Amino acid sequence: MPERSQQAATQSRPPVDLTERQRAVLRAVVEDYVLSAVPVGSRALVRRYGLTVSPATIRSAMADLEALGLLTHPHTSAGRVPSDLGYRYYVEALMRESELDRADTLMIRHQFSQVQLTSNDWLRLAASTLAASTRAAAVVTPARSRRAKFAHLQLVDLADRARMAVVVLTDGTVVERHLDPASLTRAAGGPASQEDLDAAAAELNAELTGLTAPQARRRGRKLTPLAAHVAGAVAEMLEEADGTSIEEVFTDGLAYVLDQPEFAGGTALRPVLEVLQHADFLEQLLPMVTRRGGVHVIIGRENPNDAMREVSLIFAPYGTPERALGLLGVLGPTRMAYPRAIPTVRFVSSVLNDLI
Amino acid sequence: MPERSQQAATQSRPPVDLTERQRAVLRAVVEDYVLSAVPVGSRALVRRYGLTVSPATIRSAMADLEALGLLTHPHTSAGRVPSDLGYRYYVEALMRESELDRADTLMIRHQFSQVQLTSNDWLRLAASTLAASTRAAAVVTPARSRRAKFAHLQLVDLADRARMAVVVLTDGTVVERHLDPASLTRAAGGPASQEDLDAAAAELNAELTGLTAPQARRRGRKLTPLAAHVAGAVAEMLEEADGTSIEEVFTDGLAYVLDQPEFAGGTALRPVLEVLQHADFLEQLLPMVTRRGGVHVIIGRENPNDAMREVSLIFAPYGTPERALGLLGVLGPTRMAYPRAIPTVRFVSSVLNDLI
DNA sequence: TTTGGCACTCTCAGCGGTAGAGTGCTAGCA
DNA sequence: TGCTAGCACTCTACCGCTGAGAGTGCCAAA
Repeated sequence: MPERSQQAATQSRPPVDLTERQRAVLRAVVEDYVLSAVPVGSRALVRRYGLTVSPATIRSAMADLEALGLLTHPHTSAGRVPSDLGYRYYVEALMRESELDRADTLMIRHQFSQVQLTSNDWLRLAASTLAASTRAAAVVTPARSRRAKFAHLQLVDLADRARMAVVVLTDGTVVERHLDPASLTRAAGGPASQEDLDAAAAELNAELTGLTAPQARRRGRKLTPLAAHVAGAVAEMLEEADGTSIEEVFTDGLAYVLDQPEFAGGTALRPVLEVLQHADFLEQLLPMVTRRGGVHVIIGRENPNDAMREVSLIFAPYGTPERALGLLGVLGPTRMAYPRAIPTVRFVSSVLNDLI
Repeated sequence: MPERSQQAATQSRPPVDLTERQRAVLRAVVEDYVLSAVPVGSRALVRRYGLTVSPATIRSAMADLEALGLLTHPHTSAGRVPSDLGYRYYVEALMRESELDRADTLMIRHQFSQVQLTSNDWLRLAASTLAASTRAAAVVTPARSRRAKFAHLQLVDLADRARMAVVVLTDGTVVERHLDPASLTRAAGGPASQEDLDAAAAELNAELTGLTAPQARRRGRKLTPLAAHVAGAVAEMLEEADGTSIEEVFTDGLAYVLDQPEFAGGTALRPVLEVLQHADFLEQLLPMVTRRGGVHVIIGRENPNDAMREVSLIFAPYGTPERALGLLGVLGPTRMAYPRAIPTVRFVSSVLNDLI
């Protein structure tokens, strides 16, 4: 079970106290609009939700909610639509998080436990699980150690005398890099034999275990020339690994957001693709999410990036600052099924935490 | 320079001999339509291409081309649009491949040579280069050995007594997998010490070098119990590696196809996403492309997958059957700038070949 | 405080008319 | 025989209009 202790992010606490009726109306408007994508009118509301008051009463409540900035009007004679603030209030005060089905959680756990997967496969699986379960686009960034630490080095010779360094970090991440034969020869003072390399690798494995990039760089200087040269490469690899930059992102479920009427026009989709392909944007989220764990919700214009004004993001970190840290979440129109998406993100993140 | 010897794929050779005028008209129609996305009429054609005959003459040529199935009519009084067959004829017989700028090729080569990258970075770079240069969506699948061969094994112990196997293949691919502690203990007849594991790894490195999955499996049986157990895992990893299944695909430039008017509606985009996200479809292409190298062009309905009837694919293999093999290419509307896309795909594939 | 009633507003779909682009055909010309 | 000019015809895209429908806001009464 996901722990429920952590409440969703409070970005700007809604400044208002609502009457019981107003709360009920807001909730009904949000839930109806999330389902139908059609502005909801007073008559429809009483009909669909079996309310015991007349449409006129609802209208007056709606007018109040609009004055408070929680609802809007596409045009004078259309139904009401929740504003970003309305969604925010809903998420924080009104929403009953739908418990994930026991069947769902079991299924998800099962998928993850089934096979011996590499960590990348886990992330891919996490993305597809999130997407399928929330019917929105899912994003999972790879886990990046905040401080990559050396665990093991292996020097491999490939077919045509190319040499490759494979470094494993303490968190299980594997990074590889080709070594430049010329500078290797130079460092060894002549063509490096396999024995030389084995010796260098053994030396480094003995010396560098548990060290971070700068430590490895310093320690490397005291070693034999060949080992020192390789230590430099290793340090670079560690630096790259804990650089905050996220190059690769696993995504899934793009087709779901494509189906949403708000993105039918096509042009509104651009920002979504930007986020999902290149992940500069997710990088900006990383510090925020690292500071406080738990599930974060960013609704529409709350996002500083104006291109994202019609999308909501629900995301959470996974891993811990000591081990490795990544981001996972879903992205969809502001008109999103928050009561389902939030617990799902929380649950998948907890599953991933257990695995790592 | 890319070698020009290999001609683009001949799927169904156009069955017709055209007059010089018909060829000129077809070429003009294709090139105009590719630029403008607007059905092209006879008057516009003479005007824009400075032809020395009257629109009526062009009309008659167009009517002939339409009878041959090379052009179509959206409706009675609209201009002409190339049919799939028209594009095919154009690609095979009419197109003058635009030489890539010397500046372009230099720039691309430079990007690739600049840094010591891991192979995944190369593929990502290939995708972004292709996309930027062709202004279409690019797809690059990872290189998969047709017959993965063992090069090196390393058993790493992570922080909390988890053990991980890292295997390098002869082509430089790295695959990793967590080992189940329980069955490891069972195989070792007791808790496996680091020395035991080192010994097993050394044994396997000596015994398995150059072997394929089934060979490794057989050889493994003759080894000490612990080594035999790990050899089983290694064989599985090799099998996975040469399984034809492609899980991961690098893509870029989705936004370009999104901008194309033919995909503005949104719904036509679904198949594109399918291809770019999950790559079952690319798998089907792999055998075809393996049989004959070179650049392949699949135009619209030539594609057996009906969902792709408005999409053209231009792709090529990279690597060699002996080493590792992947697919790279671009995807866009049938109305695509073939004269630019084809040489670009060819060039990037050759660059990647050199690197691998 | 709630409700019913009523006037008002705005969108959406359908309709007709028009301008413009383009075709097909035919008769004449080199 | 091949090319061209002219002409009638066709179809779309666009514009403005209209009526139906949905919904609101407000007011007076319960």
